[in-house]
Amino acid sequence: MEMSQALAALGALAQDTRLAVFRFLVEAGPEGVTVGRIGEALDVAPATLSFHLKELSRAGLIANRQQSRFIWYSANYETMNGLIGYLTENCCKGQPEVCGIDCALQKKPTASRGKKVCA
Amino acid sequence: MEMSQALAALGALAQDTRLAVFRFLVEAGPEGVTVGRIGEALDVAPATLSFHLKELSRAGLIANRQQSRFIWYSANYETMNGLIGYLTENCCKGQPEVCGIDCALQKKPTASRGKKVCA
DNA sequence: TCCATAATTCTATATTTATGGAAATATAAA
DNA sequence: TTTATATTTCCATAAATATAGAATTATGGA
Repeated sequence: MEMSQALAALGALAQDTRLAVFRFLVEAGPEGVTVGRIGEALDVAPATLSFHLKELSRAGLIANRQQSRFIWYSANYETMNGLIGYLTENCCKGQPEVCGIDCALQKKPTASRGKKVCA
Repeated sequence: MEMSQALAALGALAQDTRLAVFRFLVEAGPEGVTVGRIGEALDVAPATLSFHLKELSRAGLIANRQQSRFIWYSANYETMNGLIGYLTENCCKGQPEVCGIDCALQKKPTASRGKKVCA
């Protein structure tokens, strides 16, 4: 992941409504949830929710598909994993003896950087 | 991790200078780096760097210790892992068959929530 | 076609955040 | 004690972001 995308993702998640929406979608699974149901579940006004969904989309953290009158939003797990990899990249210089066993998995230039948490 | 702390951490990381500082410290390891060396390495003015270090500290993402005239800042790996766990919590309802094998490790109420990436 | 519903865009206002020069504080060496 | 270095705080300005009412677009049912 590039810094600009990581920044966009972090900025998108650094807001209470958006963080709640993202976690709600992460938990909901690949099928996703309609805008109406999200707003209902989290008690957010339509215009406000739309604004935040747009922000999460722009950051690549969520995706959507239209089905009839409804728009289903779902989490983009690939971006989530990319962000985690970006944050932990080269952790402790990849010296597991320094900071813990899992660090060995965090070295930089592997095929897909960082640890994969969820496909 | 509580939402308020996750929000603070995400907000702290959602800024280019701070993200660069944090990653620099993650890579530097537990010993840390002095303010002067950070500013030099990343080319940030003292007042600006101080402002950002304060922000990262407030979020619990970094810690510091004073040694003589120097202040050494280091990454707080526990907060980093806590944040990752918070983001991936209950991923896909913990159904690995839905989104990938590692999801099984992301169920909610374990002793220390989420996956530990680096101690 | 007409109407109801789903969702987004527009707009104005309020709030938060970033920047860096100048001044202040703190530690240590001369 | 004087001086130099390390870091922070203060301050004003500039820029980005959040909120929600009202208007708009789009889809499907009557």
